[in-house]
Amino acid sequence: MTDTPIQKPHHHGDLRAALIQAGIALLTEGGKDSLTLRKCAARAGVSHAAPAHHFDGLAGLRGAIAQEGFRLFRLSMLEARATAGDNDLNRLKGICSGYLNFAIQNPALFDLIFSAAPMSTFEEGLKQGTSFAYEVLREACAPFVPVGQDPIVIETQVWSLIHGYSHLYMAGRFGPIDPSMQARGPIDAVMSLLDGLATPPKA
Amino acid sequence: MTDTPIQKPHHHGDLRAALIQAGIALLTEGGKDSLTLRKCAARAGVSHAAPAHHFDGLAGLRGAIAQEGFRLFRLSMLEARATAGDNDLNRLKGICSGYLNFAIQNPALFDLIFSAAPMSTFEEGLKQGTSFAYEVLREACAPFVPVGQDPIVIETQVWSLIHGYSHLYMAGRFGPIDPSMQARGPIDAVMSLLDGLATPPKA
DNA sequence: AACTCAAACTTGACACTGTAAAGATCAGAT
DNA sequence: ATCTGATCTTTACAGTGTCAAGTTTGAGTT
Repeated sequence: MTDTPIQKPHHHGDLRAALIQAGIALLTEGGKDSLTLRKCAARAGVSHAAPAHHFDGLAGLRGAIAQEGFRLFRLSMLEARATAGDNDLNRLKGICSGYLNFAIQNPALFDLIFSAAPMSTFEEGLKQGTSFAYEVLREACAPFVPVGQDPIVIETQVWSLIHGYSHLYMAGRFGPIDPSMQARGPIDAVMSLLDGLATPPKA
Repeated sequence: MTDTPIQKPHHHGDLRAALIQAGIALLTEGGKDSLTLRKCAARAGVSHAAPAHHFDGLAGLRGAIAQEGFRLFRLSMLEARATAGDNDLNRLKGICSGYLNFAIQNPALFDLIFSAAPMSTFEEGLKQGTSFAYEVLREACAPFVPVGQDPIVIETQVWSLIHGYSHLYMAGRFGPIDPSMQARGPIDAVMSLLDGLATPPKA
């Protein structure tokens, strides 16, 4: 085999990263129940007990996957913002579009990052990743904060709205209520919701 | 043993109901990972393979628990509405309060009923239970539908808002962002959000 | 250059899980 | 009284997480 420029610490190369990638692939392919320590190990070409040396059990692996998931989640929002218009409302819509897109395209991963243990039990890296992702949404909300009001009000409104819509849409809960909601397209639907919510700043 | 007025079909009495209750108890006590076919069977005092005659595997039990969960969910909303004021806005607030209360008091069950397979794969009973619960929220939204507008718009706004808030709050995601959000009390916080959302009917 | 030794990984085992097959039990109908 | 089918048990098997040992590897030390 030709030498690889990347250093290979000991045996595998970078087993920790490989296991995280294997886990995300398993989630994408087979849903949340397909995420298994032994299957991740098999994909990475190591024995079933190898992951124990890199993560604190299955919960630890899920935490590490959640951290990477938040990174991808943030990227999804940033990408959508980049292709949106250059005014404040379009930027906010872009962020929310990226939020929803991520949920639709990665349902199991979306479920994982928002169903992990309460933040209080998170390790520091995961806490940072979460706040880092939320910061993107936070920024986009800033122009719509009425003067003298705590930004947390609008932020919580928008976050709850787009999160609830994404979660319910992902679970297919809007379908049986009103099939036309699905037909008209999820992006357009949530955008019309934002139109009513994100009113101009000066009251 | 003294005879019980309730008829006991064959051996157990009503194993199906007992297994569902055992499952809900397990969820409440130990979280989602504690829900196990074998543990449910043990609680009901039957062998580990007995549940297979009443549910289609673990997925079937989860579906049945979800159906019962939606019934309790609906009751939570109705109870909260009953103790609310008698005007339209207070009724809507009451419903949402019941929504959030249920999520806070039964996090694992809340997670289950909204994370089950997409509705399209639900059995008919579960579909009905879901729509039946949503109908409560739907009714409370009716007074706030602007004339000439499709009710689905307001319904989706309110549903997404209260669901997203409940889901994020339940997962403890508001804590690290702004601890004061927790301190001031979740009910008050979500109510102030509704004040801004539920504007009077006639535009 | 040989040694040391700790990290990375493997092997084997155990308890627990879901699921299937086959047998036992029992209530009610014939 | 017997039959029948639903209910439940027993047994077995593959897959899972986790622990306790042993083995390999490679980097640093002397």
